[in-house]
Parts: sequence; C-alpha cells; structure tokens
Amino acid sequence: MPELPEVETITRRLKDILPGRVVREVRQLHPKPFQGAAERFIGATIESVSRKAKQIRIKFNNHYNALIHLKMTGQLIFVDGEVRVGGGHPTADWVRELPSKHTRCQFLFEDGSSLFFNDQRIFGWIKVLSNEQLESEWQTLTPDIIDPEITPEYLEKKWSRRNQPIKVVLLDTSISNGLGNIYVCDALFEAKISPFRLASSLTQLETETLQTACQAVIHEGIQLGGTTFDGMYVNVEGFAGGYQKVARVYKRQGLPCLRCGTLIEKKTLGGRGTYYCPVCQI
DNA sequence: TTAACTGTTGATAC
DNA sequence: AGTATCAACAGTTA
Repeated sequence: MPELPEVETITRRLKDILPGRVVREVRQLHPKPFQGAAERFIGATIESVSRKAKQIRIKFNNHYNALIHLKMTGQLIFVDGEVRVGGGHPTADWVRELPSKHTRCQFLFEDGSSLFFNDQRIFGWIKVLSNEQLESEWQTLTPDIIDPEITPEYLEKKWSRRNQPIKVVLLDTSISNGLGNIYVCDALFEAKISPFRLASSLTQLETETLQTACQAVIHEGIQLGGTTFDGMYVNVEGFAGGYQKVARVYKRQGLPCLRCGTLIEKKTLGGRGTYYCPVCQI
C-alpha cells in the first residue's frame, strides 16, 4: 500500500476536488470493504478531507464520515463525467474500464462525477463513523513520524527498550505512524545505519540522525507525489508518483550504492524484503 | 507446479 | 510490556 507520502498526495488532491459534492449513490461492488451503513452518505455534502497516519477522512455535513484505509493495494480514483475508453492514459489499466474488476466501491455524485475505490487484495476498508467515533479512533493512533510531537527524546525512550532490529521498530505503529517498507529502507540508508542493528543499540546521535532522515525521506516522497512500482499506487488522476526514480536502496538490489558503489543487497527481515548497502550502513 | 514473494496492520499467544 | 506468529486476499515471480 501507499505509505504516508502516497496517502498525503491523494488527500491533498481530494481536498481540492471533493468539498461541495453531493452523494447521489454508493455502489458497493464487493461486500467486504464497507463497514457500516453506506446509505448514511446519500444526499450528504462533503465538507472536508483530511489524513492521519495512512487513513483518509472524508467528512460529510451530516456528522458522518467515510474513513478509508488503502492497505496494500487500495486506490482512490476520481473521474469527472464519462469514463473514456482507451484514452491513452499513462497508467491506463483503470481508465479503460471503470469500474474495473478491482473496483470495490463507487461513490457517484449528483454532478455525474465519481470516486472509485479499487483494491486488488481487499485488505482495505471504508468505515462509516460519526464525528465522535472517528475522533476517538484517531485519538488512539500515535502521531505521524513527521509530527513535532515525535521528539528525539520520545524516540530514544521507546527505542531503548526494544531488542528488535531498528527496521522492525520503525515500522511499529504503536511508536509512530506513516513509515512503510520503502521509506524505512531509504531512511536507514540516509542515516547510514544498518537495518539489522538492535533499536536499543542506537546512540543519541544516531537516533537524531535517523529521525531527521525519516522526516526528510517522507517529505521528499510527498514532494515527488509518492512511489509507484508496478502501477500499484496511482494518484487520484491515475498517474504514477516519482519517488521510485530517486529511491536510494529500495528495489535496487544488485545495483551500485549511490554513495560507495558497493552492490545493494536484499535480505528478509521481520518477514519483509529489506534493502541496504552492506558497506556504508553500519 | 509449487512456494515464496508483495507497498499494511490487526489479533493472539507466550 | 515486549516479542513472535498468524491472519486477511489476489496476483506475480523464482
């Protein structure tokens, strides 16, 4: 799935597009993703769109919200009017037919536009929540890694008692949110820290360096509109992101390290593919 | 053919 | 509290 930069890219665009639109119909093409009564949205007007962690909130004017998680393979694609067939789109898989075989839900608006929720693996979900329910759910989420609430002191305290590889700990959402496998690998490279190092072994300086690297990589991901491999992630218009072009180590096994030229390696860690330079990440 | 991957995260058991 | 394992699912790759 999209990590924080991808979800943020989608959210920013939806903020421009969705407010003011009125729902005419909610078509559920698969029973699993929807949790709650989709009928709540019919006739309601969208007020705002926001994000926390990797979740997107669409707030309606009737005190209800659609809270969306894209998980591994979710997409949100907006189409204004008729879907053209074979429109020569760069990531045209979806544009040839929407709904596609992976479309799980379609929000149809009064003006004829639609928001499609595609999800190949059906891990994603759309919850129907009142304002109170949503806010209490969001309260249980730890802050984003780029949030000022995540201080170096906080990370040092949390990491110091974890005898797991730092890479695994960076992905632990009970500490902070937003990082996923791609940006974690790249942040560790930027900080010159091995993904296999135990979190508890990091010095204060290393903790600070790594936090800075995480923030930098996430912000760069946002700047470049996210990361697209195999067309899995696309933005609201269906276009790929740009971060994969500058990725330091992710999916670069066998290619030279951008710093020292050593070949990038890939090993499994915590069940996930882990990419790193065996020489300059200590 | 089969097994092991894949951008997430939650529940559970120890 | 910290750790390890499994689960959801579909599709691609070794």
